[in-house]
Amino acid sequence: MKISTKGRYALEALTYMASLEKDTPVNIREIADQTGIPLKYLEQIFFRLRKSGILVAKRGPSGGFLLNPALPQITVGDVVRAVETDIKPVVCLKSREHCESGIYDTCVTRLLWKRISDAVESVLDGVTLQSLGDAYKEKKS
Amino acid sequence: MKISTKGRYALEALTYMASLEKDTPVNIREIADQTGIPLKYLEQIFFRLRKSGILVAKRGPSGGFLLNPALPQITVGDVVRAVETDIKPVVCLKSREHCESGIYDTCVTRLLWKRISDAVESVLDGVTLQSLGDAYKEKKS
DNA sequence: ATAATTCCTATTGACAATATAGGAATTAGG
DNA sequence: CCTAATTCCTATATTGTCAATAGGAATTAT
Ligand code: FES
Ligand code: FES
Repeated sequence: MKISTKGRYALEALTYMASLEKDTPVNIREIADQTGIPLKYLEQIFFRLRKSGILVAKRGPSGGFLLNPALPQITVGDVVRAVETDIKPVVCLKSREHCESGIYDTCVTRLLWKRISDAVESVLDGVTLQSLGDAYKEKKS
Repeated sequence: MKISTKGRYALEALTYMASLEKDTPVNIREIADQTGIPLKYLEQIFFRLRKSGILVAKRGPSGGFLLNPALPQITVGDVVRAVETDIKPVVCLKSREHCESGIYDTCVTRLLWKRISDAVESVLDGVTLQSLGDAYKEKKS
């Protein structure tokens, strides 16, 4: 079981942003520098985050990214689902069609993976970016 | 997040074995045939399972593998830990030394990964092989 | 002896994750 | 306008891990 760097990077970057509590756009280069995430890779990640509505972008000089103010409570689950390609630990959980082994109906392990998946998502959905940002600010001070 | 085939295969194979409730060795080729798992790959997996004490092997003609009778309650967690290289979703959870980014002490996301990891292991440790085997037998009949 | 089995390691192959690259589109400010 | 700063978007290269194959050694029942 691995959490991909996409998910980790996204969360670290957004945590940093949340800790700033700014209402003006934050330059992505600053974020990359502060977090050590490769700039061009972070661009791709932010691209997805914007498409999914978590971030709002402003282009041009003094532009940057902003946590979408219309979403007062962004959860870690929102973020991870936006950037991770598959959040489900086994493909069979996506749908019956995704099961490659043709034993879907008699499969006894799928239920187990489902329980694991639910447990993970329940943690993810229970933590907000704001709380992470606050904790970050606290530690820095 | 992905569960590797090692973990899945191990569980499917052992579930099949548990459903047989035999006290004589089961031929690994039979298991490979019944489950569709590549034989030589399954050998590697069983090798690990034996080294970790979950399986007992008997070599030579009419040999095979047997669920270790000295372990009355094998859990799914035991199995997955035996075959999976890293069960922790991020390396930082293994130990402070494993964190590559030198921000261990101020890292606020690690706690989140820890909660996820705990949630997963709690599910894994709560399901026994026996229960899976019983369910399998039930479905087959 | 022989054949059937597990034992163990090495190597290859396939694929996804990671990262880099390059230019297009947009916009603030002079 | 013009320029520079920024995000936007896609394509490509690189890397690394997982999955699978291979081959022979050790063991043992008959
Ligand atoms: S193998 Fe697909 S549902 Fe179990
Ligand atoms: S990055 Fe290693 S502890 Fe958070």
